[in-house]
Amino acid sequence: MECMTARELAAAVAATYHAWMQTVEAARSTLAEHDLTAATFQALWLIDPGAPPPSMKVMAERLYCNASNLTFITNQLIERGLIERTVDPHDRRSRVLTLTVRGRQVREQVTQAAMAQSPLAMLTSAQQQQLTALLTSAFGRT
Amino acid sequence: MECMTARELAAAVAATYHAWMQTVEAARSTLAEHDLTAATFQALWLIDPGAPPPSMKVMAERLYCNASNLTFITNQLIERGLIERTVDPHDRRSRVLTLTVRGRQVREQVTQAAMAQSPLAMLTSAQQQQLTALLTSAFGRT
DNA sequence: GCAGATCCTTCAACTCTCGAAGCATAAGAT
DNA sequence: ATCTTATGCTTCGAGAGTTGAAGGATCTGC
Repeated sequence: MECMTARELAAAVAATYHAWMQTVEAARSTLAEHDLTAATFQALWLIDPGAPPPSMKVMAERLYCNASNLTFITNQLIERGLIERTVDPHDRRSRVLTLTVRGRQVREQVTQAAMAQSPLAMLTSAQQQQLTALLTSAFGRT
Repeated sequence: MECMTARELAAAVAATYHAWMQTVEAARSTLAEHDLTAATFQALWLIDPGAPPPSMKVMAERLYCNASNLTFITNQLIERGLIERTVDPHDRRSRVLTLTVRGRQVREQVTQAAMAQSPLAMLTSAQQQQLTALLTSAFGRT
């Protein structure tokens, strides 16, 4: 019993690992074309152009990294002209990240390509929904 | 239509990303206790003690990294006394990685703990199986 | 045997990540 | 108001991880 449960969990974790790694792997050439690394792309990806611009703190949580690391990645994206960092008027300690026009374009292009190349694109729409439902039922975030 | 499909794929990829990252995040303190980093742990994890010892090449594929990177990680695990690198008698170019006794113990302990702390452990056994089935239907590897 | 392929290692450069220290601002206590 | 504490971010220095190019050893097919 215990043993069976553990085995199924192990398989699920392994499958999740491979799915994510293959998604990253498949995106590699596309990222390189746009002068993005995995780290900078993930940050770009996690800024939703249709939502209020996230603070550094929020972005660090989304990227599962610490504040100083995010400062580093943010600087890269700013140097490439893809995002801007502005002071949040509601809390002047906080910096808010907004996509530039070019940032929006690049983000759109690269995420589209990356998604299409992911192994998860092989699933039907219904399967994708099922997958999302399963995974989100396991944790808190979006 | 196109748009809906894309949105569902995006949600599935995002969910997979968060599931994996939270699994890694949750394991952090356990890894630190055993003097393992994420990289060394993943290598340890991906050596199945019940299977013939994998070559460097196979391990590099499992870890989605290149050969020289794997040499680096392998050296770390050897220094810690967790694995051994021996010449494959069938092909003397090839090196094969075997767990030491202590390596087997540490691997068992740490993977158990890491699995248990993963958000995927919240799912029922049936859900875990369903998840594994969905993901493995999307790609080639185990 | 020879030519080319394969497996691994070394090396140097680079990217990424972290923790400690510090600055500026905000929020709460007195 | 002022003082204290907490929060958000940055800087810095160190270390971990990753890469590609070059090279050595071994295998494979001709």
